[in-house]
Amino acid sequence: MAKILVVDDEPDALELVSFNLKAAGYEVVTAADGQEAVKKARQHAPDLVLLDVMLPEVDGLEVCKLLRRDPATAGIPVIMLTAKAAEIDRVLGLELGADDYITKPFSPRELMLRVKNLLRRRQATDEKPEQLNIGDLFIDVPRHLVTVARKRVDLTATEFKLLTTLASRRGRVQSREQLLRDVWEYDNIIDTRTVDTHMRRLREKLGTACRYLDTVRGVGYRFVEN
Amino acid sequence: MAKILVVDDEPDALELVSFNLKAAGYEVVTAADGQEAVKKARQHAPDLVLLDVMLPEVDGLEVCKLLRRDPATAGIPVIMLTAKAAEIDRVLGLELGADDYITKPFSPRELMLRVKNLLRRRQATDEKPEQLNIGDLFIDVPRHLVTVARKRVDLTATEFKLLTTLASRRGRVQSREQLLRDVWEYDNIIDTRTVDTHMRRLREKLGTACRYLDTVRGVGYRFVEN
DNA sequence: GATTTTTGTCACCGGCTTGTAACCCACCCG
DNA sequence: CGGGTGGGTTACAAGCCGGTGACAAAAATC
Repeated sequence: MAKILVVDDEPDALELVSFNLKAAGYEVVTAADGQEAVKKARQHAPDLVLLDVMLPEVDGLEVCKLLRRDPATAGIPVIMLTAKAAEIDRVLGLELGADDYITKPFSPRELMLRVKNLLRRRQATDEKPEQLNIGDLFIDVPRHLVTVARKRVDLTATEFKLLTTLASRRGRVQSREQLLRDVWEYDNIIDTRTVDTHMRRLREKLGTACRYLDTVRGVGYRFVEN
Repeated sequence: MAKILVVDDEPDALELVSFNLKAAGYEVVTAADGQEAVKKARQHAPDLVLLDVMLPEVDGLEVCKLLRRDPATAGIPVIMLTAKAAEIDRVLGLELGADDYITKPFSPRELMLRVKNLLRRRQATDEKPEQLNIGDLFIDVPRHLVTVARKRVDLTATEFKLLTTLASRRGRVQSREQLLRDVWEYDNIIDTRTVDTHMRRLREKLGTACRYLDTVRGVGYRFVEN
């Protein structure tokens, strides 16, 4: 599970947050002041930092700036914990680059939601694989290239997008409406049966690899799980 | 618009809050004590609960716990109304799981702000459980997958929806009419006996897991509580 | 501007899904 | 005990759904 660095100078707050995070299965690293925070961020390379704004000496805003400056920690998402609503604007300013904030006092439920959200968001954005490899099917998105058993397959733009859309959501059934939205983009007035035709062409071109494409009757289409 | 359950034993307070919420376009359901609150929360499935801490017999904290315990209401955000600042910590504790609190006396403006905030936040992160796990029965909604004792079970679209509808309301009896509305969607002119046939098919396919499906004679069907 | 490719729509067909009716059994009532 | 109600079970026909081939419009290519 994800590793989270929690920074707060109040032991009670630190304890409360740590406890909740650990209960949810996260690995937790703590720091009580700004210098320690920066050091531990480098050391442990956490997936997320929860950062109190009010810290002795080097304050949270400064820590955030320092984290952004170092290439090793620049990519780590930061959630700021702040008591004053007025600080929010500065916190979220581009210069500082925090990803989210929570005003104190906050509920553990809320905290957990934000943490989960940000982690998922991050995962979704930077884990967009450029290449997909499923059995003898190989897809290279930027090159617009598909091969089955090392033999190249020529797909049209729509077919390619349909395939990658399904493949990137492997296992999950996609309704025709959803595919129309995502592949054809913004609600076209297109017959849902059109999807069928394209699936047919796709399957035909994929040859043996068409076994990866499931039809779920009454629901939609699905790329097989594994 | 969103539906809000307001719980307070003082008629004046109840009236004041209701009036403001209604004026803002929310649908309001009220309850005057803890037991009624829990009952109405189940019945009406509100989008938010405004819960006074001080209640006769079953108090607000207890109600909150009860709401969290029932899967049907566990996801509903709760705002606690409290007179004592000292209670705040407990209210927001993980055990209780309230999402926000307002100390009495509060201004209508403040109330509306909190409500709006919480609803928007929830909407953004809205997530109903994608997977249900009951004993050896496993249901994955986006994958449209059901397994019993790790063995895959093929269900048709209607059977799948019937099962998930029942399973997501575990313990509560669903009348045939209700199932027709929720599974078959908007009031079809369909014989209620049709539900029976589908239940039969579902049970047959589920094999041993059909023990989770109860018939409540004269009322309807129910997914067993635990 | 002609040709080729791509793309959306339609009609047809086979088969699975599904709604209904009929029958029967179990339980509840007097 | 016997009638009645409610639900389980079976059978079946209608209809819906998805695969398929054909085709024309649209777009791209030359």
